[in-house]
Amino acid sequence: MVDDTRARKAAMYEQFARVGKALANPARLELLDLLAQGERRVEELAQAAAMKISNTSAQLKALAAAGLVSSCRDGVRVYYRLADEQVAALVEQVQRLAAVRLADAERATEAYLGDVSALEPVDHDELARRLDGGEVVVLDVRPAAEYAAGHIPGAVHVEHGELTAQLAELTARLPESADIVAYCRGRYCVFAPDAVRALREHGRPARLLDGGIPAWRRAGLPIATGTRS
Amino acid sequence: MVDDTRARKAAMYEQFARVGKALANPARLELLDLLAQGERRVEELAQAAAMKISNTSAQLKALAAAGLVSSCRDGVRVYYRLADEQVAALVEQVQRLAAVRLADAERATEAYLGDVSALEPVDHDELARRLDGGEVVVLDVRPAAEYAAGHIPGAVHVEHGELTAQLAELTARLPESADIVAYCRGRYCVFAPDAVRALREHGRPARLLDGGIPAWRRAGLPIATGTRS
DNA sequence: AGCATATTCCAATCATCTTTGGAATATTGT
DNA sequence: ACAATATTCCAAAGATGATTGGAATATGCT
Repeated sequence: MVDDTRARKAAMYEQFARVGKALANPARLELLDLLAQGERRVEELAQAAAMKISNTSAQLKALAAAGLVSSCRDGVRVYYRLADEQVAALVEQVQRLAAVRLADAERATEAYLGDVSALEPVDHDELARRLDGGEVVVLDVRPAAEYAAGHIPGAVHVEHGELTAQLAELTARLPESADIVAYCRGRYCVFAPDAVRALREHGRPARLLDGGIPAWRRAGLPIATGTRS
Repeated sequence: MVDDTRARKAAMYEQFARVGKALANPARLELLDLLAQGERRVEELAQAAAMKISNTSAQLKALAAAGLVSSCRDGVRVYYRLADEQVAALVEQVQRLAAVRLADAERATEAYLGDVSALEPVDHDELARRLDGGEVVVLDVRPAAEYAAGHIPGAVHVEHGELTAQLAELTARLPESADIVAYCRGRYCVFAPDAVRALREHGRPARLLDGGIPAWRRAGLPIATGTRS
């Protein structure tokens, strides 16, 4: 009887640990970050995360077994997506806790992203308010597919990789008086920090959207889809 | 240069995964649940989780290395505690996601806790409101040490294990008109569900506090400490 | 100093996870 | 039916993690 309860308790925690195990691997965390931008095919994910396809498939299978992602087939292609928007929140909490509690993690994020606080992160609420005013241009520097899957309404899209090439054209296109706020995949993505620095070097005042699109989305702010800005 | 960025990204995700790895084991999740009640010694934790002491120590060490718990020595004893209240929230999110997304997990919680919805869970806000009115008695059925470390002000304390023995005395002591709301360690603890069922069988209307003390605490509601109710 | 107690360390075993290249499978279009 | 393509499956190897009993360490008490 007592053993029975204990066995049931153990079985329950065993189940909980299935989700924990899914989060216990850097490659899987990166895949989850990518999927937070929208659904993607195995091959795309493999390329974006610089992983072998067979490994990507195996990790996605593990994530699916833990209930964190789901997939659907479209012909020969298989699209994966987060099973639930809570998953993105969970991953972000893991990341944030690591960054706050582990000195090495904080160092690693700083080494990858640089000093983000110097880029004067703008709160999503503040940006939403200023967007109505019209004195701000929002810049989305993620890959095209991610922009299409969901972006801030009115955001100008330039891919991170092409920013340098298009800097002159872009800054000419944007009204000189407008401040620029750039965003990307989220708090631990380099694209927007890079972009803000590039714009500033080019003499344009620019700031970072704090938390990227996930924070915006989670706050229930509007999202536009499709390739037209 | 590109390799450099990639290496830094990998290093960052490696760091994030340290937290994930800490959550990847049922024993550690159980320890975190216990520590969410307040600080505890290694031996106590080992007993409460039915683990060997050496293993408990090893798992606590792993949790500390992931920044999830901290310890402080008091003479020969070492007390462990959660490093941060966010840790409890993270663990609960893992559990909830498992319970929602994994059929086996849902089954396992049901097997351990029984049908909780039949116990008419009371929202913490609702309880707080009704507490002011005074027409409700709150019952804490956790171990004495956990009650002492923090309980709902005015809660009557009876240990889970002694509930059956003290049922008659207890129900006699409580005003007959008052509803009873029982709580324990949280959403995945059996103590309060057991207690509610026992009280109902004894003819007393009783309900469950939804989310137990962690939800109460996280809502910023008042907490009392010490052994006096 | 010597003893008792709580915790940690250690070594060893067993189990599980990661990653890879290549084969197998499923689907579409010809 | 066949070829082309995207994905999954598989086997194997190396790496990492879990758990244990017992030894070692640290602290307090007499």
